[in-house]
Amino acid sequence: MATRTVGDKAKWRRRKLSKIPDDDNDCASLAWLLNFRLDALVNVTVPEDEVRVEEPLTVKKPPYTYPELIERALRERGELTVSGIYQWISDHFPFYKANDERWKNSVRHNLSINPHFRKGARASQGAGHLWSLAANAIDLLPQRREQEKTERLEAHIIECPKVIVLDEAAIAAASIIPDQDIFNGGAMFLNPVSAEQVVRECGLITGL
DNA sequence: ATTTGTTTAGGTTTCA
DNA sequence: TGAAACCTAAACAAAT
Repeated sequence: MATRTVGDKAKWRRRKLSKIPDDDNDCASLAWLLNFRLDALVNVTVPEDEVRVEEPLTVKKPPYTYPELIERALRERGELTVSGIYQWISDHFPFYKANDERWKNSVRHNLSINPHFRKGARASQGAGHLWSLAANAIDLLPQRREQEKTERLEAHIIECPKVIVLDEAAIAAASIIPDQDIFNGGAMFLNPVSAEQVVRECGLITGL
């Protein structure tokens, strides 16, 4: 298969390491708070020409690999031609547009190289064969469901500290500006959740 | 000419 | 850090 030189790997690693985290987007850091002025956020009107026009919503790529997509199609339909698989995927996932040849190439590539899929008889019309799941194929989807369950669990654990960080930010900001009633000032930036609410939503009392 | 199927090559991400 | 999995692109041949 693909060969990769030591130089290539070093090049890739350098590029990967060069991605220094953006402090502005680092929720775990409170460094920004040192320069934070809450009063600057209150009663501020944004000029018309500075109002950002939202980008149209883009269809996100489904969290499935190509083998998983193909398996879903074949499990649902039993046997499909290549064009039938294309059709099923683009019907179920708008991300994969019918007029885009790139992902179709990847689908064909996966059908060819993955022993999970079996090439059957010739299609009754048109070129190509009927594809189905191999008799001894492992069901990829339960693996995916298990993985998603784990990811949800981890996401839940990871998301909670963000809520706490926001609350800590509110406390920290209040300590910086003691005369400012931040919870009644109308500022939407801070999230005035109670400690009980945070604990409840994080499942720290009731469990997961 | 177009679609299908195979193969090769290399980039990218994830995980142990 | 390396290996493996995954993704993407492309070349090419066979079938229709």
